[in-house]
Amino acid sequence: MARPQMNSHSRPVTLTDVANAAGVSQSTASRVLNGSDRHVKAGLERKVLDAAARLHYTANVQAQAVARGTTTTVALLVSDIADAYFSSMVAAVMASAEKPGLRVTIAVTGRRVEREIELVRELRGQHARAIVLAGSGYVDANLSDALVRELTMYEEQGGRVVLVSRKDLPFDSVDLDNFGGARRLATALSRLGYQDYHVLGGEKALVATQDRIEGFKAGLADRGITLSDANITYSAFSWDGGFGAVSKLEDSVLTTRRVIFAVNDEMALGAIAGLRGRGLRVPEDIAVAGFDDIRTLRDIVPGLTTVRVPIAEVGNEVVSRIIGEAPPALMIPATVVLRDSTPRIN
Amino acid sequence: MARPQMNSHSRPVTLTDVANAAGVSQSTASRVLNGSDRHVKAGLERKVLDAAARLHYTANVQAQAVARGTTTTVALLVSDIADAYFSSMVAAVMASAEKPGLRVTIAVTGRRVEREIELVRELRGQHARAIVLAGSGYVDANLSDALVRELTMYEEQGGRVVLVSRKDLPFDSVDLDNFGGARRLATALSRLGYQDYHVLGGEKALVATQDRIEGFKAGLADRGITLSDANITYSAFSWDGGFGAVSKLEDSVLTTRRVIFAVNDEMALGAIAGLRGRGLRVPEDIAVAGFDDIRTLRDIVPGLTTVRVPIAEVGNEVVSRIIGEAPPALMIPATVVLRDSTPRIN
DNA sequence: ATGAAAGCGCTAACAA
DNA sequence: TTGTTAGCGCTTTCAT
Repeated sequence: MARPQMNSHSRPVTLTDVANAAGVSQSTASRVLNGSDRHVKAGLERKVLDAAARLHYTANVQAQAVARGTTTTVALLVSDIADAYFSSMVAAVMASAEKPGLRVTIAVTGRRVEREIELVRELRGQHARAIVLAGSGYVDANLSDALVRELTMYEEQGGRVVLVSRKDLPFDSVDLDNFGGARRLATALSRLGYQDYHVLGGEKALVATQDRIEGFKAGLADRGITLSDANITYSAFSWDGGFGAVSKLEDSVLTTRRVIFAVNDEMALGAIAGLRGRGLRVPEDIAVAGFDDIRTLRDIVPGLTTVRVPIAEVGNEVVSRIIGEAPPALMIPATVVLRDSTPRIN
Repeated sequence: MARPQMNSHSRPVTLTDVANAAGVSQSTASRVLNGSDRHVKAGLERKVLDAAARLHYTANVQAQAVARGTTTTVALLVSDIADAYFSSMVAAVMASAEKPGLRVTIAVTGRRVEREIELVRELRGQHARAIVLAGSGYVDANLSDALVRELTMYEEQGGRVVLVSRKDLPFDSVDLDNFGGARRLATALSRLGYQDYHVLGGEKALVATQDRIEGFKAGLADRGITLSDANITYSAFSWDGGFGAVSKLEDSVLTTRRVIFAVNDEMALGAIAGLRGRGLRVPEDIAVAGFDDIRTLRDIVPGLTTVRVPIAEVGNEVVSRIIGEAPPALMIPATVVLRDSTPRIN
């Protein structure tokens, strides 16, 4: 279908227009339309409301922001929006943000710290009410420092910073129990009879990777099992990473290991695809477990054993940390979910 | 980790601060920092740049927007961000928008037209450079009218409107060949030997649903097969919709039909889960096909037959319609992808 | 090439 | 209660 007749552009209706049309001052119009300490008499109020409706007035949010000096926008920085974990995180935060009237805008970092820094600078200029950093989280000291500097300046300007699943930076955070979850997973797998493990880590510098691996090791240690570094391989924290890692594994590894723990579900799914590509059956030939319990898993056969992170709760906690007061750091528990990808073998 | 010492808030650094520090006028500072028709001598330029760096200046985007009267923001309206189809669409549009320096903000409509209207109003006040409506698209005339009115006003203000996969409204659009894709799918299935079909539609009022069903019917008709209305059921355009629809199907339907076509992949996946819940095997007992070729499918066994929509291309086309001139309407082809969920049976 | 000054749309003292 | 008057931070004529 073609577009409608292209009228020459008309100037947007402003508050002044409404005020004039209603025969009142701009301030009065402002008070009834947007203001909070409204003490406008019913008669004028009606006039203003009518005029606004008649002219189809909408407030210019940018101008309001400039005048007020504050925004209602919270920025959510994620690594990759097409990733199931992050997209449901976005959904969760957006849902929780609706009640208190917060607008959330998404920015994608592509897992690059420099991009994160760049974005924070930009958002500082945007006077965003809060910046939520989800994902990434690198242990690289240099880059972290620059990021911390930028975030600190932002906070000094009155912005609020909330970290999700990364306690590497000195700001309020909503943490997932990466260590504990992985630890309990290891214990559970061991109880199912598994002895020989291989771990697929994400980028080595990623905090989540480290915590999950450490937790997993600890859980195995509890059961008297030692995980040697030779049985840990690192690749990208993504489907492709998992796929690639498995594809590169020696045959000898695949034949001696009985179960693979990938530090997140996306990697686990990639790994499964890679294993199948090599002619291995899951779980008959080799078992697989992941972490996160992303929504995609409901469609996977066999069901993937994983560690569930209550993402909706994360959304709530993030928002409550933005608006009101909430303890600066919170740890959200993660629970093991055993499914068919790791059957009992003893 | 606790937060850093909570310094009392400091006023953000403004352009005036930079100008003063550099000993130049605000206009000069503006010219070197943001302006375009820059004719500033190297000496002063250096001073300004230095001052800006030293003070960590970042432009206040809102103020710029107010002063300029335009934004660089494009708003993308999707039904549900946690949905794989929409989240990859978001990723695609964001990727394409980066080059021309467009910022994209996401808004979720929850598949409610009233919400769409509300959002468009809001965005009109935001002076967004463009509004992209992806998803939804209802054939309800009343609501559509209100939406069209709002969008038209927005366009008259100089905003750009781009529709994705819905030619129901009189604006520029990037269309997917829903009809043709479904038609070719029907033909392909028929060639594989299928005779008895059941179709799972999304909300009846959804344009995509209608086109895909019509196309599918047409494809069957080409092969001399008639699809009766009794063999079409409607439910939500989502996983839950597909699951629920299949769960409610009579046993008799399930035993006489040999293949189910769900109008999108999410529904198809939900349907498969529902079928399995009823003890049916896919594809041995009943075959299933979807539409979209969402990323999730790479992890599904058996592979789901579907119609692929080149989503990255959609992103490019949307953006080129926003920035430059491009034909007002474009139809992006969709291609049938046959996989194991619909094996040959003749 | 640079600066002064007006203005973008709105809010928020401050008077009245 | 309402209107007047400054700003908010930035861009952009218009002089110089």
